[in-house]
Amino acid sequence: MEEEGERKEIEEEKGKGKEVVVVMETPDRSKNQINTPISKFEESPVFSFLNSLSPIKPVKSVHVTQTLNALSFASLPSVFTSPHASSLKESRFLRRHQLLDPSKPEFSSDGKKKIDGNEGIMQYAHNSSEQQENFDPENSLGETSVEPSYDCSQLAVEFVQSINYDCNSPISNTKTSHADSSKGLSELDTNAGLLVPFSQAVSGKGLFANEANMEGLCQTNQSIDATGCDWESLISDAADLLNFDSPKDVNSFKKSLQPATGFYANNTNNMQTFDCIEQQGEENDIENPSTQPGEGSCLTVFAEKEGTIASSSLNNECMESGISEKMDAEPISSLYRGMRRRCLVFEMAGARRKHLEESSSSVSCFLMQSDGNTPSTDKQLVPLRTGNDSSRCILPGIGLHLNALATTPKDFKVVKQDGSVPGRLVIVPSSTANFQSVVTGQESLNESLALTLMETDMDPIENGVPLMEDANQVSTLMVNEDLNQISPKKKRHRLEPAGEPEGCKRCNCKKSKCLKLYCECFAAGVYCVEPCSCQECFNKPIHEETVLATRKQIESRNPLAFAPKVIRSSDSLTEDDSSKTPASARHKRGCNCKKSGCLKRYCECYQGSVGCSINCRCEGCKNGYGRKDGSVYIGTETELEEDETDELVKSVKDRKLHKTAVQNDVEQQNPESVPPATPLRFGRSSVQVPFSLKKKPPLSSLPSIGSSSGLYTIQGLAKPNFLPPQPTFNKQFQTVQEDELPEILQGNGSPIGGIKSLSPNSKRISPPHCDLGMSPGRRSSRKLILQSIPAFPSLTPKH
DNA sequence: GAGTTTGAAACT
DNA sequence: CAGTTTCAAACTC
Repeated sequence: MEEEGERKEIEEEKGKGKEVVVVMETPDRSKNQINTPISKFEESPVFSFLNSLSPIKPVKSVHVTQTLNALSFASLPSVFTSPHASSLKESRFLRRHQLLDPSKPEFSSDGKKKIDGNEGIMQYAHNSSEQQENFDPENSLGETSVEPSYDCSQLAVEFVQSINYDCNSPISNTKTSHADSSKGLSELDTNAGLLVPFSQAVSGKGLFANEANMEGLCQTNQSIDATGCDWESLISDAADLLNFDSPKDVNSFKKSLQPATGFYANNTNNMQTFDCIEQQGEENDIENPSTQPGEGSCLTVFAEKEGTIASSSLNNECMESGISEKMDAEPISSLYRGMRRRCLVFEMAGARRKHLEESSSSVSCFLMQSDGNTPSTDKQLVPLRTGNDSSRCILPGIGLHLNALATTPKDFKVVKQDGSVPGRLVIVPSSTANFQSVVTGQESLNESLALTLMETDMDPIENGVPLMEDANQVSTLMVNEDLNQISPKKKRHRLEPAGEPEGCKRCNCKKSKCLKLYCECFAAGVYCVEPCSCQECFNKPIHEETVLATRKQIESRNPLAFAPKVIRSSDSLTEDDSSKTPASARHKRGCNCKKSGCLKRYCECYQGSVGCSINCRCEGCKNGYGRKDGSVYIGTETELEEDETDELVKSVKDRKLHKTAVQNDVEQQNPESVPPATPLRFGRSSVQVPFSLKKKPPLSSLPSIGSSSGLYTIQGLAKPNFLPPQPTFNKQFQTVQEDELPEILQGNGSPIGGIKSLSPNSKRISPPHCDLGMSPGRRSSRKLILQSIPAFPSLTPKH
């Protein structure tokens, strides 16, 4: 079906001529994706010329199915089932499959799958533009061990050949020679804009190391110009989509990355990578013990580019070859793209899925980022920690909070769903069980997703498929995406929380063997990597069983142990609230600070860039993100005035509450929030205004916990230093988090949550919230989602 | 980089 | 559930 649709579009485009512009707005994302690249391509003179020569042929549809089978992609998780999402996914898969299609001799070298140049390019380009690139810091830098990229050359050659062959494809058709093709591609990229700039930015050299195999092409063919690099970029984009199943891939990655070692290039947009736990990884690890610990681990990281989700459906193998090749040539780019992350896979024992799942999982893994707001500006190179971190650190921006991050992704994965299997891995952090249960709600979710997609124009994948890393993220997505608005680009940046990318976690455990929650890596659900300074570490793929067993044990004690600590709420104030905080979040359990005043990272709330809530038992709370009492702490100065501020805040909150009365229901309700409202403005002006205006969450972005941080978006956030707290009121915020599921259970039922909602339970969303809460900027799409989503009360009030 | 502080996690 | 201990991150110097 999709293919047909694509064909039609393509044909139409042809008929229209070069100018066919893909309509971003089109509800159907898949089409857009496909079309877009094409259209861009068409615009190029070369294309036009070619076009005149021969009609463009639509991509082959037939192969797809077979390929799929061959590839054994797992059916998309129900989660993704949403029409849009599914469509996209499928389309992508298909395409990839085609590329992979074993039938083609050209590609098969080593039995590896190869990508069809044409399609691959198209997709990649497209993807690249839309999607964020995945970055696997881990793989990239982390390990020294490198596998020879022997394949690279071959791949490159093959790839080139393939390209030639593919000339039939619309794009390729036009071009006869590699060089030509490369140019065309380059043009496309350029058109796409995203990729090229990015790539360039990344490598001053102009190399774009996209993950893709393409790299080899460039190298291989001297004839290829720098533009060729673009090619690569395109490919790389595709690569991003791909998941690496095998550890080898990872290794290759690393190698390639190593050169780059100093930094990751961020996608132009802030890429945030999420670590997703992939079953695949596990498999790989298992299968290939040789793989080094950590690397092999299953995680696939998806870096999202600006909001777009990259699907990683491709087979790892392909990626490997491509990557390895690229790596050599272009380390950096590769980083972005398909990076894998080592995430611990907390699978249930036994249940491992293979490619199918992987593919699916990969998809699911995507997060959506929402930052629409975030300035995408950047194509920045992000300095990564050199090498080592890479493996983990995916995104520079994300917060630390491990749990959050790590967990989040997991959560989402869960969604992936296969839900059927209880054991699935799922990354779902602790609450996996919950999530699973939730899965059932997928349909609803899907729908919701679809809606959102429609509205937002988001990539289906992003929206639906990918899951949010954390609830937080999810929530964020929801919220933020709105923000994104329909921007054609859709790129989203993630912010890096100030400090570290979420992905990157390093520990320094000495006695815990990295098997306790003390260990950030373990807590985050990732394996320890080179950057870690831990001693006697058992948190490595080699000790997978031990890790899983320990994890289970811990979860048995506390099901939420691995759940994100910070729950994001979409809180929002009422509409006008635009001013208010964008998204707020709360720490699941609350902190217990006594001396730090919740002004240092000792405080989990602060660390998570969230305000303290009722759940907190802290003393002398001065949390800049929001004090326990609900007031915002404005700075030391304000401390004196706390009372006043608090009052103001409260009043504001109240206001919000009124507006969002509904939300309240959902929310756990904090007594505080309840109080009658006072004029928002009042409060705002006085206090938080800054935030509100900005709408950004205070810091959420930060490192904190993961997901949230990423979500938050805001690049700017960076730091925790405070930030003005948002006006948000804890209570008011509604959060949707998975983590809290248990707590959340209250939740309403609506499953909608869409992705996020992995489980209906998990997410808390207050309906009103969504609606009202969204800052004006955000808007509709998200709102819809939110509405659909069951509201959860924000954290359960603790007393 | 070593030492101290801090608060979560783990244990009792 | 409360109190204590252990632990490692965060912080300071």
